[in-house]
Amino acid sequence: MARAPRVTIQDVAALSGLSICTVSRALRGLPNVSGTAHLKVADAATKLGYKASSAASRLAGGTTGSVAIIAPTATAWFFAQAVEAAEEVFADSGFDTVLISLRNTPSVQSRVFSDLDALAQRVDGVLLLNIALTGGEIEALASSGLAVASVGMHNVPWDNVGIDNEDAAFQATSHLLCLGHWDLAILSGREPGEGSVVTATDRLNGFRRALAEQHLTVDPDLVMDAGSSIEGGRRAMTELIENRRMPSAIFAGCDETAFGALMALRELGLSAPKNVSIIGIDDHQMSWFLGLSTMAQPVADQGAFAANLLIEGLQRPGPLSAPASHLLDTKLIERKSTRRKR
Amino acid sequence: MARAPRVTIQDVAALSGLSICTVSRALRGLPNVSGTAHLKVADAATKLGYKASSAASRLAGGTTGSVAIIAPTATAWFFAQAVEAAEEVFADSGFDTVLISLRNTPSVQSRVFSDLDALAQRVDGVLLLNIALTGGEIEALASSGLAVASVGMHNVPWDNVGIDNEDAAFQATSHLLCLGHWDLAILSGREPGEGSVVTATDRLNGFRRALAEQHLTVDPDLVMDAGSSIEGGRRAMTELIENRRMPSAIFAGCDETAFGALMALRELGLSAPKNVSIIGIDDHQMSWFLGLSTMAQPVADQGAFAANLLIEGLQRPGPLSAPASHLLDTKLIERKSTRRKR
DNA sequence: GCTAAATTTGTAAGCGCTTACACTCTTCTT
DNA sequence: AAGAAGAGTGTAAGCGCTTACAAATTTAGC
Repeated sequence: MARAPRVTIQDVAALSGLSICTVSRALRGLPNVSGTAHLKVADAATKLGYKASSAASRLAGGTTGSVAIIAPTATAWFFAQAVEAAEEVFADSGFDTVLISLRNTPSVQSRVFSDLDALAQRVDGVLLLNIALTGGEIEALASSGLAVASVGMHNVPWDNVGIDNEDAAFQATSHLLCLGHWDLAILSGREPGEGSVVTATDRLNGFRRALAEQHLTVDPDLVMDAGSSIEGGRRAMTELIENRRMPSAIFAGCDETAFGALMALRELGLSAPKNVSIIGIDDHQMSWFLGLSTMAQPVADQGAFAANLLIEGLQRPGPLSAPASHLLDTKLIERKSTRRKR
Repeated sequence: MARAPRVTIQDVAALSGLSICTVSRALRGLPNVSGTAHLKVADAATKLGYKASSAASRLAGGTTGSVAIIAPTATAWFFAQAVEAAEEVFADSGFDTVLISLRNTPSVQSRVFSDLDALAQRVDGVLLLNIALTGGEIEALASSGLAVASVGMHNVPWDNVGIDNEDAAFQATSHLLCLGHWDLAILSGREPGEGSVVTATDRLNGFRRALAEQHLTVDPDLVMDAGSSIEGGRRAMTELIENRRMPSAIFAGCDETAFGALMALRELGLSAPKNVSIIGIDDHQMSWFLGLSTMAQPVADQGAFAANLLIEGLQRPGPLSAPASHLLDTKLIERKSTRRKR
């Protein structure tokens, strides 16, 4: 019951027989600390289980030892995977991971990004997962003093890792085209009220380009905003069939959307590939089971990679070097939800 | 780039003509502040755009303003749902959420729980999700000074919310029994190398009790450790069919395990309910789609409820009141993966 | 060997806030 | 109408850390 009294830098100083100042420097690996002092401090610190108070450290001008992961939602498959992978990297580097879910709610997003100073008091860096930022938000972030890295973003002044979404969509669409389908629908983009997702635009562009290369035009009636959730896919698909028309094949912006679409089909007594061919992006764990053709992307790798970039940025002092964008490979996986048009 | 100099409580005090102490109290709605003072402070604060430094107030107040969520893994459906719901509650109460994933790895778990003092320095409370704790860990946690609440745990000296796992398993198994199946297998328990999951035991017990009530015995060959992942379910099901024998019906410890089992069936050219009936627990989003019968449980509610309990415990001063256990309802959902034995 | 320079260590002053405690005014008592 | 009780406010001492700057120590230079 007795609350363990906080172990302070004082305790470490006392145990090691040095001043708190020296301890502070030793712990942070600053120069001008003798080897013996360094050892004594390290010893005492581990013996006491000392970890600096992030509040005190930050207040005095230091770092907090934690980073934030900001995700549009924590429940979607992609984000859960990426978050877990990134958290592992952070934990192994001694950082605490603060999770911030935007809950697919624009108002939450603007609240978070309008108060970046407050965030900067609690974390040293931020890992952004597929957040569609306004110009103002990007600027605010860049000048917040926070280290930043991201997954799945574009034209941002910090390191990013992702896949070539435009190309992945192009490949997926081309697959449909190759199978003889030319009357294509796309289930992508954001749902009304949902925060926008940055990858959606790219995927739509890839879809358009694939069609354009075949001199086909995109029927606006077949472009559906479906978000990237099962529910969104289901809703969009139902709407498509009931109020627009059935295409020959469908490109779904992600596998979960495709799942929703498959559900909608089933509800209407239809199925893929019998009534329509369908392909997604992700290679979700369930996709094999459902026989969903898809463009596979490495999700955990993206999260871990970006997390490592963030940590590097945190450790590298001075102004940021030129931001780099790393693209990981995708791969077409043909399954039975797509087949040649007859 | 030039960061605006921080507006401090001093500035507000100066502008309002009051002392920083009064300002501090007024801003936090403490008693003993006159109406006029309150107004003057509020005025000055908005005029200056003052935002308290969380680092400073945390340091001075002795709290960290954050809570940790500890989950066996962040990727499983159940945990992703619960984490998101809890995070929302915490965020709305002004707490930062530190995510700690045990990655289904015992060594990570023991590392985390052996260093509770360090954890206590960084967060005010901990929300445990289905963690199987040793007696020592429970004790350490109880005397760490941390506020604690949990989801899906048993006999713990803090507030817990969950479902009646034994009963849910009993209901699910009874459903199978009612359909005339008497040769039942269970896919539950933990996979080798995985951290144990506390609910697994209860579910196994419920399964046993249901059989016992019908004077049936449990065939040890049909009790499989499957963990609670898709992969685990798949592996266990394959093992069951290939090296043991095919039962008449299967109770899967959770829906994801059931999905895995369904996959394994398909790989072998079999399917449910044709070759075997199968029921899970959860009512995962995909279960409807796959026609999986299941015992539905409210997941987000459990996370949110427990999060609220934790916050209450954080705010209620003094020693903890008697720990309460709250059980939420489950409901049988019959779908087509289960049918009457012929 | 003795001073100048470099290296290591300690002192003390905050960072911006909370909070005992002391102090001033108002209100009630009787 | 004098003293007790209470309300409102201010003073000052930290919270645990970083960081000039000063002090002490070692090393180098000639």
